[in-house]
Amino acid sequence: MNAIFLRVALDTPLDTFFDYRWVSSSEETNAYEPPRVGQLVLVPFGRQEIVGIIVDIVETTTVPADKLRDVIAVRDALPALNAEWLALIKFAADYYQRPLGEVALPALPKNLKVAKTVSLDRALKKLGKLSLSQDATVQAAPALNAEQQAAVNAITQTRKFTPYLLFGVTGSGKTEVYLQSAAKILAESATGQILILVPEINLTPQFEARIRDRFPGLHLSTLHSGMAEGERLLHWLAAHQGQARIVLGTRLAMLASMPDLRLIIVDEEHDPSYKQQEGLRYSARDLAIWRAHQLRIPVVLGSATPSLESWHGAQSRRYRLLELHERAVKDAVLPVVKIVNLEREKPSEGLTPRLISAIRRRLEKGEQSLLFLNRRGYAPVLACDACGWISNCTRCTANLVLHKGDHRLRCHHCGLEQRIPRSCPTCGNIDLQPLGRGTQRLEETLANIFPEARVFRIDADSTRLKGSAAAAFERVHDGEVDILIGTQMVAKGHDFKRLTLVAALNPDAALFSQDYRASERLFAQLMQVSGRAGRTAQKEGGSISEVLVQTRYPDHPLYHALMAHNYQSFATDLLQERQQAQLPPFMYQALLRAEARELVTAIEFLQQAASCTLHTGITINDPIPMTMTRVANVDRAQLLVESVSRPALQAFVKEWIATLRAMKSRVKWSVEIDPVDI
DNA sequence: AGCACGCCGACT
DNA sequence: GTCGGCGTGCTC
Repeated sequence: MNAIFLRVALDTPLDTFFDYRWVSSSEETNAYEPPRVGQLVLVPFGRQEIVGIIVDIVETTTVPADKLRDVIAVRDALPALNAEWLALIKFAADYYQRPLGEVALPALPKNLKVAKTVSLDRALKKLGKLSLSQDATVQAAPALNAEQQAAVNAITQTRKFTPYLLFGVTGSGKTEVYLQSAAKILAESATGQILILVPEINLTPQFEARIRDRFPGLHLSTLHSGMAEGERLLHWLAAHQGQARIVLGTRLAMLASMPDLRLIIVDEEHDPSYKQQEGLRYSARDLAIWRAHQLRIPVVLGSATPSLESWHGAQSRRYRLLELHERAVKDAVLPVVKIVNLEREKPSEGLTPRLISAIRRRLEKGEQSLLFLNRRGYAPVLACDACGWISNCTRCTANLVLHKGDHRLRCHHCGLEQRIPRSCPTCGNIDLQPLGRGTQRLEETLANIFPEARVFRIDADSTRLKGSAAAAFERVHDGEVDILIGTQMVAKGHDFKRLTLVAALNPDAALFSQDYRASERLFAQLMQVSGRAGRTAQKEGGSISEVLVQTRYPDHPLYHALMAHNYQSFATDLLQERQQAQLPPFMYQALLRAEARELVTAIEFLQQAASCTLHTGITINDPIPMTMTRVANVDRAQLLVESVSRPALQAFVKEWIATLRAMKSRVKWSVEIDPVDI
């Protein structure tokens, strides 16, 4: 009988591993294979039984014998997670300053982390027959233009770590570059795998269809948060066992186990949804770069409006820039962007006469219009003219949004709901006014102006039910819609064939936002929503695609760059500003957040945190309340620390976290590395 | 984080 | 009299 100890990472905030005793069967030595690093184990933990991952196997332990407990079961039917995957997890844990177990275990499907193995057994059985050797034949790949071909050549000729920034407007054929690069790499080895990341669940079905058409003989796994657990396990397992040759997913797919990964593609790399905004706040795009580096493989970041981080990377030659200038569709032209001056052309219900007549022209020709308004609900607030009362949330620093359809006032931050009051709660005035405009109100307005038109709205409210978003987009594609109203949901990916007019109703707010990233995001968003139109040239006698931007600031440089379709000059200017202001990507940041019942408690904690250390090369700013101070009756404040040196910041934060832990404050706090929402 | 133990308020 | 509020202590 020989006992060994398994060092196990568990999903707990305790930054330590836990040792367990493992006893091999003494009689039949062959009966059990000894456990290996990377295998999952079921262990007792306090009064619970939980699944952890073996990170080391040791012969001695310093844990006192009376505390040591036995492993319950090793999940030996599941192939161990390999060293590369563990290294990726370790990197992410170190970089984002979290315990390894808190990174590793949430990256695994839930069904692997339960006491019973029924779903694992079922999934293993189901995948058992699926062969690794698959038919990598490509179906009907279109010819590439010279720039696309050059990009494919560059990407597929590298046999080492090379980050590429694939920069090309919508319609320039980035997807074709991805697919043909993938085809080449898949053809070269019988087991190679490709990982493709897209920003949103909504985009997976159409991408998926395209991949399946192109590679009918290859197994494709998709991974995103909208999947049922059983299905998720199946897809994850196919990737983990190397059976899935292509994995398509949202940011969480970045942490999938793929034993023979050869190429990583991050589509629309600038998209904010690559940054997780809760729990482990990782950037899937940044992890893609690290993973590619570790595996010595190429990684492609694609965008028409790259993030300033990536653009800077290309400018400084850390990334190789691949440009696609032409639109890949023959004779396709870029839409004409026009600025509508709201000071001169007075809008009624948010619509200028010029916009209304532009919509009317589309209706007459049987073409589609898209109105972009990034604000759901009927009106952002309900107000009383008589006494000045406005509908605010009792639990948040926010207004209750008027939702007319179900007669409710709703807080978009904490979910608080109430009936629309018949009269003002403070003065009794019955004439309450909705202030401002949301997509519902716009829908109502348009239905009034164009009673004959089929007006359709796509936003988080209209697509709440599972699968209804896909159905909604289907209706638009099928031409069952004349005027489409949408929030940012409609800006991404979808290519509407009969769409020749895109209008941004009121994008100005982002121009003067406190958040220095707001204008970068606005530009990308407007570029992207513009890209929904004009993908085919002058659609058989139709109008030239037109983009109308209603604004109070017609001379703003952002709109000028948009009119000129000139991302580069815009990015160059912004980068210069960032450099002068010493902001990212020229500065590295970490954010300490604190929340408490009372704001002062949070601020005091942060002040204490700020004063407990002093470091050269690190700037510790003053604690400030968050822009939205109160959410769900919790007050939040934050403290920004900065450094021009990433390693210096990393070292500082590591030490700082240890100090903060030792403070044993009852304030809830967390540290975020590379925050994007400040 | 869970989960339990542990001592003080309004209620089937 | 109990159900339950969340304080604090522990998890190999």
